[in-house]
Amino acid sequence: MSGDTTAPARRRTYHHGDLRRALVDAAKTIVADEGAEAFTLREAARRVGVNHRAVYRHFADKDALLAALAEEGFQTLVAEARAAIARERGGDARLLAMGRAYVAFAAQHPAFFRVMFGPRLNEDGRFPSLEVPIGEAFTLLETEIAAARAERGAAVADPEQRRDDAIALWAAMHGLALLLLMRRVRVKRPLLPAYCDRVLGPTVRGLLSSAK
Amino acid sequence: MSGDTTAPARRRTYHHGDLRRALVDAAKTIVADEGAEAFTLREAARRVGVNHRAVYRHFADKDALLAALAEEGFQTLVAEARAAIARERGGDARLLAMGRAYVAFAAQHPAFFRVMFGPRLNEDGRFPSLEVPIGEAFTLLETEIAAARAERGAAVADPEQRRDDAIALWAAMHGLALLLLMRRVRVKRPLLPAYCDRVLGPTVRGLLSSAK
DNA sequence: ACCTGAACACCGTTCAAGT
DNA sequence: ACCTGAACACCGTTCAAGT
Repeated sequence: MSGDTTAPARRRTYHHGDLRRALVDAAKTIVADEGAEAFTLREAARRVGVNHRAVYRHFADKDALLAALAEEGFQTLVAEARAAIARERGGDARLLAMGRAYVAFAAQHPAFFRVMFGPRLNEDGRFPSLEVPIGEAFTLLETEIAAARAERGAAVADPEQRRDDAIALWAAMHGLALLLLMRRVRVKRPLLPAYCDRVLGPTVRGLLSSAK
Repeated sequence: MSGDTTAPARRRTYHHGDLRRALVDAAKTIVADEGAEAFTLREAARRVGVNHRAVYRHFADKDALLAALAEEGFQTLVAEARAAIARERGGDARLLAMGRAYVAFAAQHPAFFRVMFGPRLNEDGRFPSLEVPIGEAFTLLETEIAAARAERGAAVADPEQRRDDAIALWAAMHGLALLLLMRRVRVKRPLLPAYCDRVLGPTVRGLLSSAK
């Protein structure tokens, strides 16, 4: 209803003006409300009031729509991790804050998180745009770990060491997130940040103590 | 062909004598050969040469068949972890061996591993038998970590600390396994054990150093 | 007790049109 | 350029039989 007078009957073209956007949003809603399995192309099309075949004008197939979803998810995840880090001073505090943000995202959007990591979405290198936010996240990890180690007066790590360290922390965060989603661990929401610190603490300590 | 003379025409009852077993095996083969998505009830039935409806005589639904699969997977995983541990002396060496075994299992049976952990298989507590091998694995983790810490003269940890420690190591192993399956990390097969040690090293060190 | 057959309500995807 | 409609080959699951 905004701009009703300035651009009156502009929307009459055919349907949405941005069906692509509408489909991604619908897919997000379905996943959030009904779970990852409930998402189908036909249901997404139904929700935006369009023939299911119209989807193919904007996405090559079902996986392409899922990839678009995942891409936005990774962007959000990185943004939240950055924000969490920015609130902290001190290397280890920043690393733990990143872990809390990662796990909190998974806990708040469990089905969405599963879509992002669940299907073998980009194993074959389709959807290269997915790599952008993931690469950013990885660089963020590397940088923060290196900074935390430098803070402790450690020697500068070589690139391979930096990669391995980033993988170590990513693995710990990711594994913890999944164990929580699988309910292998149950933690009440308000206790979650403290729990993350307890569980990720050893890994962070190990990463920084190897700095001797 | 064993026992051909002692029990000649015994198998003529109707079909398999053990259709359940045959279905689980067929499902395993499908998953291993064609991937987790390729598995369908109808395809499994087809492979054992039976009407797809016959499956329902042995499994309540598709998830029940998947659960049977997963259960055997967890049993194998625990057995391999135990065997790997048994070959090592020294607490940290045993923890790292467990990590290598866990990751090696995932690398050798990627699709199987995804079935075991992928669908929200036992979130709701259906299939309680699944909890048996998983519980064993968790106890193994707890025990080995506690032993490694005791070896270093650490005080005995309280139950909550033991649980948190086990989760920390499980998360690290599981996360690493998944990052490898997603090809977020690429490691050539012969280098995998050494890579596991490098990546899980910080977590193991962190767990044991907190023992002060 | 164990298996079959036809049927139902769903999929993703293709082909050939409609505006 | 963008969307529709009918059709195809698949699902999991239910109902009602067959041996």
